[in-house]
Amino acid sequence: MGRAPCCDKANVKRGPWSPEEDSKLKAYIEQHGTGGNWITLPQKVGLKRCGKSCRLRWLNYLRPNIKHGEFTDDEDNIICTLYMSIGSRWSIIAAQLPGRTDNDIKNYWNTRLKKKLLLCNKQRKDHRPRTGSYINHNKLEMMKEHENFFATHQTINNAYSWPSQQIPFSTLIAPQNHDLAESSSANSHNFQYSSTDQVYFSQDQLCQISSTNQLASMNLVNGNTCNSSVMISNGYYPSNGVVINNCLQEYNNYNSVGLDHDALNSTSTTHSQQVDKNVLEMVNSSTISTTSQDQSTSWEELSPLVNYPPSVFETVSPYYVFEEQSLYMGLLKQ
DNA sequence: AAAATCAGCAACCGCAGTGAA
DNA sequence: TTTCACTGCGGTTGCTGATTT
Repeated sequence: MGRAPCCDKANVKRGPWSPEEDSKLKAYIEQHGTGGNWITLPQKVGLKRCGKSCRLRWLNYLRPNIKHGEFTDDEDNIICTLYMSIGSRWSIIAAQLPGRTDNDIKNYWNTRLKKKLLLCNKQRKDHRPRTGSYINHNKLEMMKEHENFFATHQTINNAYSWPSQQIPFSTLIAPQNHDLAESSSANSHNFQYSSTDQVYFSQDQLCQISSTNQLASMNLVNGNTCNSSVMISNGYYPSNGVVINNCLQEYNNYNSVGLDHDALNSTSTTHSQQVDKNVLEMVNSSTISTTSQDQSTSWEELSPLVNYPPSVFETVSPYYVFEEQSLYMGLLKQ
């Protein structure tokens, strides 16, 4: 037996709202407020509409200061930055864009911004081997190494490691505010970091990913063991709240977006740094949702610019990981 | 000029979280 | 502690106008 319907479907009007309905609803709410009860609101207003429909109409269209029309480049950047970090949590993204609704942003992403990114990504791939103009020689070599490496490591049971490079391990991966702590086992670290941790690993030290079917664990190469075991491709999470899936993603995000922790911890920030700060705050304060694991767009397509999920991790070159933030941001302006 | 296809967007659906009873 | 009504959210649908064939 399914859930009881929120209203009598047979007796409510559906479809587009008429100007009369709009004005009725608007006038009522402006005068009386919603009363905290959307279900009974239509009766009070005198509308034959479902309460949910009224709520949606108000939030997405009628309420004051709603901004319609073209998105600015700044807004594009913010949406992309946030999407990279938190996925399709449109309400959180919308909260950073005054006047924009989650529905608006979702539609904009699905119909335009996503395509824009895919197109840019394709153009980059097309140009990459010939020009190499935007990356230095070392990076080209690194890319080649990575591609060779991944070309010869296609099975899921292989262990992987990144080439040696000092990186700060982004605290974005740690939604919970725990200190990096020694666990009861003398040799192991809990995979927990506080929002202020400046934890550095070399990439060699960082981790190897070993997978057995879907069960995976992250092991620090220096002998320490990450205590967290997760069902990677199904989006299960370790008990301490750290999403290993996101660890990988944020590891890559960090490198591709270039989050600057010194800047984040300083009092003066640029606009984009402020956005990053906001992302940190949001991620730190929000609960982990499984929905962010379940993107409608394949990660393979967007991964070079966004994240890649562990389920495809072994098949995706980390090539883009080492590109500059400015390149990514610049794409949006093309 | 008509039909087919595409793109954008408003609205709906159903699930999950929350809080009151 | 359990149940249930309500809200909020993300995914999906379907309508409409624009563009292409």
